Amino acid sequence: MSKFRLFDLNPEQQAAASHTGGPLLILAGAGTGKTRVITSRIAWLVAQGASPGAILAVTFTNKAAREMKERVAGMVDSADAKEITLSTFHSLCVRILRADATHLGYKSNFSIFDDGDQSGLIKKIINRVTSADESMDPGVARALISKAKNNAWRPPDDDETVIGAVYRRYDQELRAQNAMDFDDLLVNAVRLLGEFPEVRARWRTRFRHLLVDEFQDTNRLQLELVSLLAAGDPPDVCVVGDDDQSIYGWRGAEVANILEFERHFPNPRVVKLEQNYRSTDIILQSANRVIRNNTARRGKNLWSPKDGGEPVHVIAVPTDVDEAEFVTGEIAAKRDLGSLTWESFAILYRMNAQSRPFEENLRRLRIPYRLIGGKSFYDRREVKDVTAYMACLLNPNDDAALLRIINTPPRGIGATTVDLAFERSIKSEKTLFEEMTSSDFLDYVPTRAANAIRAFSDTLSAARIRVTTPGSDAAHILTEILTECAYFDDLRRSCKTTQEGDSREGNVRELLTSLSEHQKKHRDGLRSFLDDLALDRDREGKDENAKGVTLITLHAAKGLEFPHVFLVGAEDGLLPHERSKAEDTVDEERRLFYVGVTRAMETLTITHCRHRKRFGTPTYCEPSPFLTEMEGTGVERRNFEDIVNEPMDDAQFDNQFARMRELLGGTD
DNA sequence: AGGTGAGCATTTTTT
DNA sequence: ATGCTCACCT
Repeated sequence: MSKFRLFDLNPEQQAAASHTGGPLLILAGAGTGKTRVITSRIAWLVAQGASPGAILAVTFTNKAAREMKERVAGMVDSADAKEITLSTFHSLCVRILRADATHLGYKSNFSIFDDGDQSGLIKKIINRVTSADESMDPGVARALISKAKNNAWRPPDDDETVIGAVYRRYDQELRAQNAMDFDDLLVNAVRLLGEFPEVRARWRTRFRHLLVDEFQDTNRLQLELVSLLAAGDPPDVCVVGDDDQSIYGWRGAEVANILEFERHFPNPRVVKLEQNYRSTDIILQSANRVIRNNTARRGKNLWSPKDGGEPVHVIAVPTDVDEAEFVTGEIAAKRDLGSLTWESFAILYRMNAQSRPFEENLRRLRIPYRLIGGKSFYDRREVKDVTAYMACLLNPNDDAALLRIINTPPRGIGATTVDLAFERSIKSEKTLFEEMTSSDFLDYVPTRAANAIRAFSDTLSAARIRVTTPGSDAAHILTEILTECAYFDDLRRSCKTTQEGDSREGNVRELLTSLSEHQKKHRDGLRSFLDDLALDRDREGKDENAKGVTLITLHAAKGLEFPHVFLVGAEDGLLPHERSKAEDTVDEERRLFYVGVTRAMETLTITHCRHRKRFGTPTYCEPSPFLTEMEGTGVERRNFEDIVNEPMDDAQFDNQFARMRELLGGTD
């Protein structure tokens, strides 16, 4: 029945997959078959007679969860596979909270605030709280509030400090609106399990076998959540991670969680996976030489049986313009010479802003590319609008959603009325919806506004009743509302071109179609659709399907691999970033560099510019200190000028010629 | 109510 | 250089 075989794994992987008797820490270096080990362990547990329903595997991204689900499905009985819980931290928390958030004073239909909702609310509060002479950067406030939540600091009871006042109001506001931000999902799930023994007992009984992926990226709350769920003595907790790939410290990830694993889960079995199945040994040894300069680490030495291969090339180029030209030229030449696909190349950089010159050159050479990162489908105005309509239907007290659609499209409830309602809602400690629909308010505002509000609230209420009726077709109801209020007409009117209008309307239709699809599969369809929308935004599909050379930041490249990697902008000040030098987090930058190097399977080319345009003006750049650290066997440093002046060999010449003819021929 | 221009900052972004 | 926000204007 079980379609996996333990002996397909190497000895360390086997030991990790089949360990019993307490906590297990798997230190899985880049490309050492980490996912394989987790999925094998799951299959092994099932084969040993563990109840599949008692297995919980937690990942950070939905993508990882989906991939793992797929692989597990190929290894165990399909009935068993369905029972296994494989989810992200945040989805797990939502699941826990939807069941019992009432204990914490939330209604179980609470809304989830995304980054946009969160910033919006914080900005509003700052405007309220601060007077003309003081000011506060919303970004800073957000970071501080997040930090506070991650450290379990409750909001203060007074307005002693500005940030305290903002945090206090923010917390009050969210509660009043029956909403949680991403941090709250963790905070509240932890509180629920921590403060309510019967809830804790229920989940502990449910999950006996815990697996956590990317453990180096967990923050304090996530560790706490795992600890609260871990039952048994000793608990069956298996965490997998790589301290050398911890690159999200700035987002609250605690490397200490993995470095001091023993403190949280005593006497663990520790297994190191060091055999790499991805890269040539030359690349791995170069990576090893760099990362060993970090002090706080478990210590690992990756090796590969793949001998030989090309040396790592480090190229000094005069400017960022030359860099882009060189790299794209190399890609074109390499592809032709080795008849490779464009997909086998990736350009890795520290900042999104660096992608521009590469894009321009790729376009010029007619090379297809996919740019990872950038604005998401779900951040489009029209998608957010319609999502807000959905959110309002389920939770009218979601002020952020209501604010967004209250006068979109214009329905006679103007800014003056809304501002007034908002002010009064704060004083009356009501939600915006409650305030606006109170007879007090309706009597106070001009008749026209009052009528408009009544009409809108009637529409919403009627729709809400229909939507919450079991078996209703939410997508259909939404379409009716949008048509009734002429949303699409308004949307098109606001677009400069018909094309843009088509595209935006298409986006909304797409959203409604996927809601309709979703509802066929899930009970409580609208609610879970919105949850997925808030928590699972990475299934763009658009970028994934695109073909071509990959342009991606070092952060986003973690977990990926490419046959041919170009790591660009390896300059002091960029990598390590100037800011990280000031903040004394160069170790994390070194890990970032290490992550970049270990993405490469066959060839790695690193470039650095002597001059780069920074903020519009050319600046002198030193090569990254990591390049000096990397120096050794198999690393060749060269100058752009020497390569350019080098005579072409015949094959190169032919290729160049063929390529030029292709371009001149005007291939569409 | 939407458009325009000055002013400003400018790393990374799994959820 | 460039993109974004906010304030002020049409």
